Amino acid sequence: MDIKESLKLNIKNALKALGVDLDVNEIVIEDSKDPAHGDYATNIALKSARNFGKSPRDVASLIIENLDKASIDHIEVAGPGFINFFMKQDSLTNVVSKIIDEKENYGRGEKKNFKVNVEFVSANPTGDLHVGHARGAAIGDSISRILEFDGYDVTREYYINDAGNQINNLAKSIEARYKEILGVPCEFPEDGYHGEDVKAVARKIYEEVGDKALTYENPLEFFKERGMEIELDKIREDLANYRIKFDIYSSERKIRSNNAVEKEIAYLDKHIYKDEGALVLKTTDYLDDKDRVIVKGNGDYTYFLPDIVYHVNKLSRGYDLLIDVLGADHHGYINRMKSALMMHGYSKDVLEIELIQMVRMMKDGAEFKLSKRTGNGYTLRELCEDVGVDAARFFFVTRAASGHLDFDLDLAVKQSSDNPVYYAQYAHARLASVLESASDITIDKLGNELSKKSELDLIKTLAKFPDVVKVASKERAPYKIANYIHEVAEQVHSFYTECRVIDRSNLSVTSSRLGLCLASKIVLSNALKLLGVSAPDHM
RNA sequence: GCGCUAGUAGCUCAGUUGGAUAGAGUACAACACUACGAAUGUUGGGGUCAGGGGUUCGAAUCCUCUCUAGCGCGCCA
Repeated sequence: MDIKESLKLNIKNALKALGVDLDVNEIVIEDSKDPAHGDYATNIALKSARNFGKSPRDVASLIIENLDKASIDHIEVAGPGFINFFMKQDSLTNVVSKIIDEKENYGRGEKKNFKVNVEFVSANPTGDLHVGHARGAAIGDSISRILEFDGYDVTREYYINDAGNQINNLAKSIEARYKEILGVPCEFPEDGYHGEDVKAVARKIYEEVGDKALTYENPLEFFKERGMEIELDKIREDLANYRIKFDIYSSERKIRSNNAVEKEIAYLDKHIYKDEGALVLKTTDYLDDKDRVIVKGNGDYTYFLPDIVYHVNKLSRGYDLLIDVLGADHHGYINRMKSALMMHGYSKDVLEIELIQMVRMMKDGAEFKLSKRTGNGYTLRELCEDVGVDAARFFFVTRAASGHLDFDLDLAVKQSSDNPVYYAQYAHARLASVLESASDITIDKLGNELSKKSELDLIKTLAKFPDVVKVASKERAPYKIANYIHEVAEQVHSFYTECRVIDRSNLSVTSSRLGLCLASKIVLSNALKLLGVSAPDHM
């Protein structure tokens, strides 16, 4: 158990002895910002003063009398009633051996036996992934990694809209480009895809089958199937390069098969009414502020209906929670879908939607929109080529998903201190380098000789990691990991400057500091892994 | 017009769910290596927390109104 958790339990027991029963989660232990306030602090006396009918300071004194002080050096009451804890040194340094023993499992949460399905990217296979997808991809994958590490069973899922109009437009666009190659006159479809990538697909098909495609029984069908395969292969490849692997690719067509949509209409019957020939779902009975058309007057389905089928399908596969990572322009969609799921008897909480705000790519102080290659949007592939996967993934998750993000391309390519990725990776490489040059010295895991301020500060930060993981997991907030990484890196550099690690005339201090180096390296590596960013030993 | 999200240092953003003197990075200024990676560290200035009102021991945080920005409000997806 980490230090904060045991303090919380300690306080809980003290309160219980005083006749007040509180949940552990209601007790907040803060890291003191000011060393004069000790190592940790709590405001519990202020919060529970009402229960006692006494002044907060008096309550604080009462609590202190009932605490188990085994790991505590001394305790102070301060200000309006804060309790400040000054820990015994060994209760801090114990963390070092814990980290070294647990290695890549340090910070891992307990098994929850709780199945989560995280759906993200889900871009239509009609072209290359662009930077808009890149942020959602980085955040979706990091959330998945964090949840997994925290003990959830996570499935990453990609939904392929292969039944809609866009796919037909893709087929027509490819056909037009293909005819272009053959010199057959044709008109480019009105809603077609004009990008260079579609031309490339047509060229690829031409290389594969020559001029025979037009003689096929159903050329358009062929262009559709083959085109989609090619597009999907590209997407998979881009994602793999971006260190993302989906467990499941779900096809809309497959989900629609066996009359699933018609069955869904029958199932929802009592929530459906007719309006001017259209079928409308009465979502206002639940959370929505407006009823939604699910079948148009001409008999076509709106996108919403198969989407309901898809979400019900996911839930029927046994997930306890669905998380959709979507662009912020989908926020109107949330209550709509939750309402539909509630019609199936699910709680509104089985679906959680993480909205990702827009990204602006910035270069030379101005917005950078266009791909130099295709003339369309700046693609994920180009981004990775330009700034590297590490920088791309790290930059996308450094800010809360709900906020707009300005991605500074100039900064991301800089291999210098002001680039936060290099700052963190450099810290890791430095530690690796020190450990390497002292590989003949035995490492002391117990941290016996650690007493300098920068050493103890670093230890306290390392001790927080399991807690940071829990919070990041609970809030689906990868940026908290990113902030934490920066904090660790900062203290590693600070420690490194204040304390010379290798001193062959003083092996006992050296081996303790090597232990701290190793522990720090492990934590940095574990944290970076949660963001899909590499932790190199050499740079 | 209604709804969602946001407004914190010159810029990009945190702020542990209502707590102690509002913090980082960046930019700016000054200092520090004959040493384990200076891709670093230390120090400094910089704030009407968009604005008004309210709730209480205590508000950047909760309530309310106003202003500003982005996005939604389709028988589009």
